[in-house]
Amino acid sequence: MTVKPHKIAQHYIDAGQDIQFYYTGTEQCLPGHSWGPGIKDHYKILYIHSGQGIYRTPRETHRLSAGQAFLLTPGELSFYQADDNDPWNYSWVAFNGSQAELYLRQAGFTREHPVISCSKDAEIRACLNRLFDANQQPYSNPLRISSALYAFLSILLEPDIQEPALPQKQQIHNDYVRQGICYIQRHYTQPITIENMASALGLHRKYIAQLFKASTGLPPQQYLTRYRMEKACELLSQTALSIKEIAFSVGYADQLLFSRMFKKTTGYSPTDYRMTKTAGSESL
DNA sequence: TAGTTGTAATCGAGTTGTCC
DNA sequence: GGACAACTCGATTACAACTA
Repeated sequence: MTVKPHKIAQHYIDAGQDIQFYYTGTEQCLPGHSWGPGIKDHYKILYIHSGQGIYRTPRETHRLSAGQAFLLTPGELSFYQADDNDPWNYSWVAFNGSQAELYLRQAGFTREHPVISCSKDAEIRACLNRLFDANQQPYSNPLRISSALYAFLSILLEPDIQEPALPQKQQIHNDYVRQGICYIQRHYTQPITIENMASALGLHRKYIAQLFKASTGLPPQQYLTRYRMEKACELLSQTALSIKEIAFSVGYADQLLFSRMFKKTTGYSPTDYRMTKTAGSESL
């Protein structure tokens, strides 16, 4: 299937930089529109503004929606496809360079976890527009393009501004803990383990558990569970998604397990919580 | 009535946290 | 870093409520 992209800007910048810009673009896909299976010789990040679709790597298939970004890694077979009923609208940036892998890892992207969540849609749109515009100039300014590309990556590197409302809001002193929190915020929709997180940070799980407890008052696993339940509360009160869909959306493959953990954390079953919230909003 | 959705209980395996 | 208790997770089964 061929779809004419809404806009694509392409300009190869090679100034011996640690990051080299290749191209960028944005597209409202038609239902079922797909790419691949195929490989690329550079990195490509696709950020979903709206809609849904799937992204398949040799290891697994990811069901994705708005607010998520996925990474195509050089040399790795990839396939992605827009949903038949709710096709996605996404933007992409392709690049390469000696430091690309380092920056991507800091943002939470690895081959094992090529998907992250990022709720800064407006910032990303603005940033990609600047990148596109800079590249459209008759005399492209490499520094301006690089600046926009770095800005884009920096947005992904930062944790979401929305701090989780955890019981003990202690100031986070440790960079490792901050990176760990960032990792959780990026990957809570996936079946991650503390072992995964520790290895992504290059630390032993016991050490990161100690740092977490000291800084947040909670061990990493509990922090992850609390964060997932907060997101589930948002989805229950703000959307009409089924319990099963919400369970899947916050990283639980099993809705039964999700219901159990939700009740343990909040004291309510998911259905009761939604009813309570709905009744509360109606009475306002 | 059959199918769907959600909750609850149980069990075994794997993971995590803590102590030493 | 090992050992071990506690916890989490996934699978299974049963049941209730609701709907077409």
